[in-house]
This record gives sequence, structure tokens and C-alpha cells, in this order.
Amino acid sequence: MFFDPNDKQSLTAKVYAHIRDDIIEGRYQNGDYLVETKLAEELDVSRTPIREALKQLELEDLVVSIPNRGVMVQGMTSHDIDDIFTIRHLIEGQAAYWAAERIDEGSLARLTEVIELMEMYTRKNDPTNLARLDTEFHNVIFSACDSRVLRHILAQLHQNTRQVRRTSLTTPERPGRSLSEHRRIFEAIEQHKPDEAKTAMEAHVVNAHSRRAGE
Amino acid sequence: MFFDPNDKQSLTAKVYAHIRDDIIEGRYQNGDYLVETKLAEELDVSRTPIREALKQLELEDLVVSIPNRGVMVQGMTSHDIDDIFTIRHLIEGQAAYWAAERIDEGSLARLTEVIELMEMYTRKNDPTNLARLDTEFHNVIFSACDSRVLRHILAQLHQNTRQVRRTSLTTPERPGRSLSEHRRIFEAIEQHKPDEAKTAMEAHVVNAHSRRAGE
DNA sequence: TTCTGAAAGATTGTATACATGTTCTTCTTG
DNA sequence: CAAGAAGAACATGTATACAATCTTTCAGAA
Repeated sequence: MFFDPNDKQSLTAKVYAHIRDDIIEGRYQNGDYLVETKLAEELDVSRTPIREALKQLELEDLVVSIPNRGVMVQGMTSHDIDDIFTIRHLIEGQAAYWAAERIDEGSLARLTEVIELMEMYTRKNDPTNLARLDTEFHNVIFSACDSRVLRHILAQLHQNTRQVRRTSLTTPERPGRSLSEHRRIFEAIEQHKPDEAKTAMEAHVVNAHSRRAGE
Repeated sequence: MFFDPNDKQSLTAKVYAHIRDDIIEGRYQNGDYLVETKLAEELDVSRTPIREALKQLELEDLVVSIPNRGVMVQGMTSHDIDDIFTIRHLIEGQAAYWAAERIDEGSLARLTEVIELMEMYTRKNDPTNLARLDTEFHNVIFSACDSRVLRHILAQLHQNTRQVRRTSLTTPERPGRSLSEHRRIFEAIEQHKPDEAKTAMEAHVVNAHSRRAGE
């Protein structure tokens, strides 16, 4: 048995998340073929949820369908990663700007909690949890923007660089810097200062990128 | 018979395009439920292609799935449209920048052709074909960027504002202005001047937005 | 009249059967 | 030995059957 039957999610959703992770985390070679029948056997489900999951991945450009061959994996190249950081640099500042204007009490409370947890895990030197919190920190901000479109784009870009961001956090000095960058963004949002939030976020994205590029 | 059986596209693809258009063009009320069984009957196909299409729309945030009820339509609100123009303003200049650096002969030839056709249809005052060419003009540029990620995001944003852009082109003076804006972008790209292309594109997006907002 | 509860209905979730088209292999023939 | 054709294997595309879950309706009792 591959998937937990107690988990209420549909099989399609589980299969989607599973294959997506495998692609993003690089467990497939670029150009590998994913064949419905084989995946169905491996994951011990029928072809139906596999098909639906693959259709979604295709829409996301993570695979391309080759008729009668299967779908071909199109993972993230380092060129794609660079592009993502460029695009994030251009729009994530706007997200922080809107968040500073529009955030509500609930999201602010959650953001405070996330920052506190980040401080703790930075002291404990726990990259896994830090990566998780990093994702959540940014997702809370995206949601606070009150912009369905922006949230959707940025959440997807973040997903697709998950692996890069995690490995970046395993280097010795990054967690500390990352924390102070996050705190600066947080404080600007908390004090409802859109311009400062924007500036801080842009700096954060640039730093994350240059770090990834080897700095 | 609803769909052309000679068309080689899969039923899923046709159903997807059909429902997507219905949502974007506003043929459903926001909050309407789409029920697999009913759609299957209406479009005279089985539930399978319907399901796959709906799963894709869900990923695009155009519908949300309500368990045991159907999927609920989440069309574009005017707030969404405003956001899209804001985001386009932030990143479409970058697309033009990259296109000016990287465009190849083939794409440039196609772009030239599109501009010439635009001139013709502007003289003929044909908003339908102008809207089609507008989409193609931008798509050629997106593809010329050599950035899978950017192309993907922008193509989607363009799709989602198709209706707005078309109605905008039916106003008397817009086609002429639009043409001169496009020509300015084209010339900058043709002469491989990235900064000028970027500036011209940003101005174009702002103009398109202010026009839509009532100017 | 109103509340309760059970049954019927509606809807999605999953599996499977069948159709169609492509690719690969093998066997025949020159 | 090589080339081509036929058929087997394989892949996706589509339809349908069945299961599970939730909603609605309607009957009956308080």
C-alpha cells in the first residue's frame, strides 16, 4: 500500500503532489518518460487518478505530452531557476507592498508566530523546519495581498524553487541572514509601511538569488 | 454533435478550451456550479474528459471544487483584472527586454507579418481580427524571451484578460493608438534595443489598463 | 406545526473495459 | 544479409460501471 487510506485527500491530489515533488526534487531525469500504466502499478492506483494528475502537471509545464509515448519530464533547469528569481524580484515586492496595506489581524498573528518559530529553529539549526516555515512565511504574505492572481503566481514560483531554497538553508551562515531579512519584512508589514516592506522584500529576493548563484 | 470529430485535439482539450472560454467571456455567473453530469450531457461526451478539464481549471483557480456539490465558477472580477494589469506592468517590460536581446530571425519575421496585418485590419476597422493579432503579437514576444516560466505566466494572464482587451478594441480611437504602441515595441525589438523595448512595453501596458479603467 | 430521522437522490471518486493509433519486433522474401 | 511487411505489444483516449459520501426530501411523531 502506497498512500495512507486515512488521508481524506483524493487519490488524484495525492498522486499529483507525489509526482510533482519527484520532479521538483529532481528524482527524475529531465527527459524521462512517465507512463500512466507504470505509474499506476508503482503507486498502486488505477490509471484514472494518474491521468488527472498528469493533466495538471502538463498545464503547469512540468511535463509535456508526447503522443503514444507518455509524458516527458521537464524539470527545473538552472536557467528556469534564474528566471524565477528575476520574476520574483519584479513582483514579490508588490506583494509585500499590498500585504502591508491590507493584512488583517489573523494573518499578522500567524506571521508573528512564524517569525518566532523561525528564531527557534535558527538557534536549533534545523534546515528542514526552516524551509517549511520560509514557505509558510511567504504564503501568508501572498494571501494577505488580497490578490488571487498574485498569490497564485507566487505560490507556484515558490513551489518550483523549493529544492533550491532548502539546500541554500543548509549552508552555515544563510539561516541567520535569512532570519534578519524576514524580520525586516515582517516589521514593515506589521507597522503597515508598504514602501519599506517592498524594499525589504526585494532585497530579500536578490539575496536569496545571489546566494543560490554561488555568491 | 457538439465538437468537430475531425479536429485531432483530444476531447479533454476541447472541453477545457470550451469551458474556459465560457468562464472568461462571462457566460457563467460567478458562483455558478458546474456539474460533471450536466456538462457531459450538454457537450455530448462522457464524464472522463469533463473531469480532466475541470481538474485543470481548478489548478488555474478559475473554479474551486466543492465536495459533492460540483465545482464553483470563480470568474475574473474587475479587481482581478486590475491586478493582472499591475502584474503585467511589472514583468512584461522584462519580457520585451529579453525578446530584444534574444529574438531569432523566424520570430522576427513572424512579428513583422503580424504588424503588417495589424495595419491592414486597423484600416479595415476589424476588432475581432485585431484582438487575435494582439494576442499573437504578445505571444511571439513571450516565446522569443527564451524563458519558459515567463512565457507561461504571461500567456495565462493574457488569456484571462482576453475579453477586456477585445471590448477595448471596439472603441473608436483605441485601434490606432494600439497600433502605434505595438509598432514602437516592434521597432525596439527589431533593432535589438532592450531598454527601449522595455520602456515601450511598459507604456503599452499602462495605456491598455487606463483605457480599460475608463481613462 | 415543528422536529427528527430514514430513505432516496445527486454528485464526485475510482476502477476497469474497450477503442484507436503508434511503435517495436520478428519473420519472410528478394 | 538486408529490407519490408505483418502482427504483437504498448500507449493513450474515451466510456461506463460501481462505490462512497453528502444533501435533500418526505413521512411520522411529539
